[in-house]
Parts: sequence; structure tokens; C-alpha cells
Amino acid sequence: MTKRRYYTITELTAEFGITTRTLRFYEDEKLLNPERQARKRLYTPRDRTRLKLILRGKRLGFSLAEVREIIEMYDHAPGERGQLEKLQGRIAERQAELEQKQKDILETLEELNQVNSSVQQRLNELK
Amino acid sequence: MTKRRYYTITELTAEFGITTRTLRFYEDEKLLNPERQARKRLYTPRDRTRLKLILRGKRLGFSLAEVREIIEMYDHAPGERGQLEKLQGRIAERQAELEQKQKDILETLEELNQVNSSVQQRLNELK
DNA sequence: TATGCATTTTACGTAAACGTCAATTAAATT
DNA sequence: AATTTAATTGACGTTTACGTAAAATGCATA
Repeated sequence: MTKRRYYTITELTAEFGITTRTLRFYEDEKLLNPERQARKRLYTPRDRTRLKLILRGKRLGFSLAEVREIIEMYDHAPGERGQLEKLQGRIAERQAELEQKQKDILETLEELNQVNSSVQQRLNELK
Repeated sequence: MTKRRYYTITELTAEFGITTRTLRFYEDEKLLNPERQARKRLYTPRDRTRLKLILRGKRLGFSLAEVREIIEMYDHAPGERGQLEKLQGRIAERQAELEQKQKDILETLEELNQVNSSVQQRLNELK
């Protein structure tokens, strides 16, 4: 017996903690492309992978439009030199953005640590 | 001559690439508290620092409500044991969130690197 | 067969985060 | 004094990302 081929809409909502509305919305936005069995949606492993990419992008603060661009990079067609070079440019931009976010995170974590220390000290003083 | 004490609204919009509307909106939301000289806003270094925190939070995908909570952690009043412990709990939550974002970023950077490599290889093959 | 349950489609609603006027007002320059 | 320039205060508009309610459909079970 081979791997499951399809996921139902409720399986995905349960696995990722999202609503059916969200899944249908992403489909309207052409981010997902579930097949149909009569009227029911059947999500493929590819849909599930894309969904993970979408949710990860959202966690990082990307809009759906940005998520779409990033996913399109993954799916890029072979293309000619000019296209490929443009693609590299866009990749570099996203990488720079992500590196900025890394810095932002490190700063924030550091500050939260400092707050935590001062709170801890206050707690120690309280007996 | 000591350090500048105030920033005008246009100085801040220029420095951070935002609009006056945004600054007034943050003020309505009680995130900033500029003084007034007649009707004109005079932003203090403290306002500027908070603005930086706001913009950094936004880059990380936090909503203004979340940014507000984070800033309030920085500004927390001394408080009693129960309060302090709750604060530590909230700090831990935010830290976990940020660590998840770090993982998400590393994964995304790795994937973008892979795409970049395959694009580069294609370019090399094109002569 | 009737009934319940999940799913679908349609469509209006909503919260967040500003954008974009329009109508003052004040300060600075001619 | 007249005029340009910068800032302010409403207030309605817009986009994004779904929420939510209603009505129809289809499968499963009592």
C-alpha cells in the first residue's frame, strides 16, 4: 500500500489550525489547486506543501502577494538568460529582507532577555 | 551644545520612509506621545525610539496590537510577584515565537539558496 | 425514506492599517 | 501686507485576509 494521495479539507484544517474559509480563499487566489471528486475538494501532497509555504510566509509577515512571488520563484520555468538573471536579482532581494529580519529578531530577543533579567532580579528581591 | 531634543514630523518621515499619516495614526493608537509647540508636533528621542520598535515589530510581522504588548513589556511597572510572573510568561511566549520565526527564516534562506544554485547552473550551461 | 452531517457556493461583513481628500491655521518669505 | 509653504484636523475611502450567515447539495446512517 502506497502513500496517501489526497487530503480532505477538514484534514488540512485540523493539521494546520486554519478554517475551510482560509483554504477556499487561497484557492480563489490561485495559491492552491485541489482536484475535485464530484464537488468535494481533494488536496494533493503538492497542495499541502504549498500550504506549508504559505503559512510559513505568513508567520514571517509576508503578505499573500509576497508569498505568491516567493512560491513562483520555486516554480520558475527554465527561461532564457535575461529572465534567469532577473530571478537571481529577486532572490537576492528576498534574501536581504530575510537577513534583516534575522537581525531584528536577534535584537528583540536580546531586549526581551534584558527585561526578563530585570524582572527576575525583582522577583529575587521579593524574598 | 547638547544633543537635539526634538524631531519634527517631516524629519521622522524622511528618516524612516513613512508618511505623516502613519505617525498621526500611531499617536491616535497611543503608541507615540509627541509634545506640542502650539499645534505642531515635537517628537522626543523617546518617541523616536518607540517608533523604531514599532517599525521593527512590523518588519517581523507583528500587528500593532502585538507591538504594543511588546513595548509595554519594556515599560512595565515594578509590580508584585503575581504580575511579575505573568510578565515572565508573556516574555517566554514572545521568545518562543521569535525562535520559530528564526527557524522559518533559515528554512526559507536555504530554499532560496537552492533555487539560486539551480538558476546559476542553468546560466552556466547557457555558455 | 427521512434525517443528519459535511461540504459547497454565494455574498455581504469586518478589523487592521493606513491613503486621500478638504478645509483650516500658522509660520516664513517676498 | 500678501502669499507661499508646512502642518493640522476631520472624515470618508481602500486593501488585505479572512469571518460569517444562508441556501443548496450529496453521502451516510437510522
